[in-house]
Amino acid sequence: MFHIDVMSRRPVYEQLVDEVEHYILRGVLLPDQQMQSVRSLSMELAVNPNTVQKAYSELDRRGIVYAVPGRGCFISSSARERIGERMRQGLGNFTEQVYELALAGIEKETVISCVEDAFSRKGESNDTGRGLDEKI
Amino acid sequence: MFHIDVMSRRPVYEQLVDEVEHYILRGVLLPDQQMQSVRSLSMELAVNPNTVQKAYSELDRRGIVYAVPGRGCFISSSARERIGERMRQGLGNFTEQVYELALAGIEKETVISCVEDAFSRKGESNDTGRGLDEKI
DNA sequence: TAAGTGTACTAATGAGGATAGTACACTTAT
DNA sequence: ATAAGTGTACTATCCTCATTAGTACACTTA
Repeated sequence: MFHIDVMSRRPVYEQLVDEVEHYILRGVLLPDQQMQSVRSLSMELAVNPNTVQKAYSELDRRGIVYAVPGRGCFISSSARERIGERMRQGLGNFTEQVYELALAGIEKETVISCVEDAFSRKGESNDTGRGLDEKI
Repeated sequence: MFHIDVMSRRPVYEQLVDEVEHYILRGVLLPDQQMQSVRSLSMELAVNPNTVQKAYSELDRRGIVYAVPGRGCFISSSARERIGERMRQGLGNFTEQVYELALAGIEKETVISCVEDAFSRKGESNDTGRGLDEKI
């Protein structure tokens, strides 16, 4: 399920954190759903249990999963909100990034169309990712 | 002049590459302008000459500077274009990033206003960064 | 009772960034 | 011609940090 590149310069445990958030945003991992155990996921990814544990504890620290000793690790009900909060805090960097695009001569219309594409893709998607407070 | 954080997990030579591009985009480093020598910059940054050399050769490989053995290292006349090309190639990742913002519940208007802010900052700036083919 | 869970350690390994030092060919100013 | 400064190349070493390996404990569930 998760796509990890052990050859990447990016640490495996960070890649795993991103992957989990990725699937949460796309509605593949749902609130209160149990995740694979540390040991089984480490087997599946051909990676050391400590590496998976490091990713899980980071996700727990972020409030994206909650770990119950003896039972397992579960997706937090507010996982999507937590991810959203984190991204809102990163909007400053995002703006800075767009500023660099502007300075480099990328046209404003080009950037806008990227945004349009992204949000239209969201509209087309048939995932479980609803707007947090829409009627089910 | 350059701002380097030796404690960062990001390699110093990569930070230096980014810094040079940063100042080129902002018109501080101008085409055909001579850069500091490898040895003097390594002194100024309190860093090993090999580290600066690594950054310079990467910038040379990208066509952003050109190195003349025995004379020095100079900003390429097409530096800004080269940076722009590189950023255009990264627009796919940019769109993907915006898609994640969308999935996380960030409103489209919020993202758009970030773009507006960035491009208005460009308009307000009084740097030498003109549009590449505007009349001087 | 047994298997499975998260969690916490310590020790060892390995890759890659950074340092230290030297050397060579070139250009420029004196 | 000389000296100083330039980019470039090379080897050896150090050090940080991600990763592995192995063990152990407390807990839950069938």
